Amino acid sequence: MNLKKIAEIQRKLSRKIVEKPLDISEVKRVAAVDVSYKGNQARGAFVLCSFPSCQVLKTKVIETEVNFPYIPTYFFLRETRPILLLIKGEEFDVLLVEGHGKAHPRGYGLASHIGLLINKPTIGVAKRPLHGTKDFVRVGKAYVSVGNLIDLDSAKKIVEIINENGYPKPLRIADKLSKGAENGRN
DNA sequence: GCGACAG
DNA sequence: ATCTTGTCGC
Repeated sequence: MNLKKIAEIQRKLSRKIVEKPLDISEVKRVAAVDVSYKGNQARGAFVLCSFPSCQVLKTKVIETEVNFPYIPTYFFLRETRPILLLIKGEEFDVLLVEGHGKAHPRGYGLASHIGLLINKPTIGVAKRPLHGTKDFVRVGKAYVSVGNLIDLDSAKKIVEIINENGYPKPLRIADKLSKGAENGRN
């Protein structure tokens, strides 16, 4: 599988993304996922929070192997599987994904892909922007973009509400857990 | 002299 | 992301 074909697939799938306002008042549970690595060993963390109160309702950690390397703008090839395994059977109204959504050279980042696969609202949240991208909004230190079934304004509002010290609280906790912490406070 | 763009 | 040294930038 060469990257040229993958790029074309991304452009094609990006047209299937549904960008529309999300009624915030209907959002009760927000989930977040993050994955860290030790070579090809991936450790993923899932965090479920109430909304808008943002209290942790559940956390989960899984481990699995990844087969694809990290390549900028093709990140979804590496992290899609760990995330799907992580959210399998879980319930939530919106999912925050560590990585970009529409803020991507071909308008199709990891958050877009996950959102399309699970057909649920997703928001891309990253620490740094991809070169030349503009479809994001800054909330604290985070670069927020549309994943699927949401628009940028709705995504911005949600992230602002669960923001904590410049980054979404659920994602911060997921990040710690994926890196081996016994709980979200370490 | 080494310095790429999500993670 | 992870590792790791120096601390800063073309």
